[in-house]
Amino acid sequence: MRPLFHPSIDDVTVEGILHALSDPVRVSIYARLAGLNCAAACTAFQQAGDRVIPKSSLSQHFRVLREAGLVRSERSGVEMHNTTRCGEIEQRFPGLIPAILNAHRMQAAGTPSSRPPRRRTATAAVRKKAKGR
Amino acid sequence: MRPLFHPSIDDVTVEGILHALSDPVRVSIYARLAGLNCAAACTAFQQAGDRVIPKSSLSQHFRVLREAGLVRSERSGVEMHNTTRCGEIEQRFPGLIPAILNAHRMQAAGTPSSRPPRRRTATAAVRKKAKGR
DNA sequence: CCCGTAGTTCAAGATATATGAACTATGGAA
DNA sequence: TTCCATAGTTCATATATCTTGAACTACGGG
Repeated sequence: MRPLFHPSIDDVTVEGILHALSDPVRVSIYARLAGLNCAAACTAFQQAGDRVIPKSSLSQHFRVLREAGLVRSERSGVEMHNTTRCGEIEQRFPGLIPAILNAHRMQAAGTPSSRPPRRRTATAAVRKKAKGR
Repeated sequence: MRPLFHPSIDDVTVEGILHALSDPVRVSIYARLAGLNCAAACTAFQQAGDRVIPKSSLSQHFRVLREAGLVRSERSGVEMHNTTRCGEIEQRFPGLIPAILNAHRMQAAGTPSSRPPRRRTATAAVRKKAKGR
């Protein structure tokens, strides 16, 4: 098993962060992790809302978060200790993470459970409709 | 030609915004557009740094920005008037766009021209190397 | 009516993502 | 030590998204 790769904070890019957090599963994992003040195992995030994330997918999501520089994962016995790298990132890109998490909270607050959790925008649906033209 | 689709501000999602701005070409287009206080045609962005963006790609990038709710595009004669929807988005997700643009500026400032404009992170390169193991 | 400019749409190849199945690593029990 | 359970990773492949040349649409002028 390859040792886990963590980029140096200087190699962390805005694009990488935005890409990592542009996935609803990942941003919710990250938000939960940031809310904690301690490490958490991957298994703690197998349940996202109502959906169950397969563990291979979870593993990939953590890899993306890790390689974007957002989280640090260290093995501790049989499980993994995941922690955010908030401090480092706050220093490199002040205000970025708080703004994203805040926006995420606002969006979650404005979605009581009515609209289904769309990925990204209504675009996909629009295009699907448009096909029958 | 289909009329251009612009989502209502209420349908704009954080994920959509982050996804749209997680591409180096798009974020630089958006940053330039936000810096202007007037509309600009797509052609104004054919040159990104040193690279020339094919017009079909440019068109797709604008579509992504548009459908994420970041820009508004209106035909004006033979060309397109593109403007940001900063105001609306600021109201829906206060501080999000400024934080991203600020982070983008900081990153650009810290990259005199030394490191090549990597997409996202060093991940791709890492994986490429790892293949020959 | 024809041409040039600006942009969109289409199609196909390249890339990335999701996930079941197989594998690795660790710790505890027999 | 060997076996087992738990927690993750890696691999393979199906699916989806992205990129871009070529063809097309829309508008304005001559």
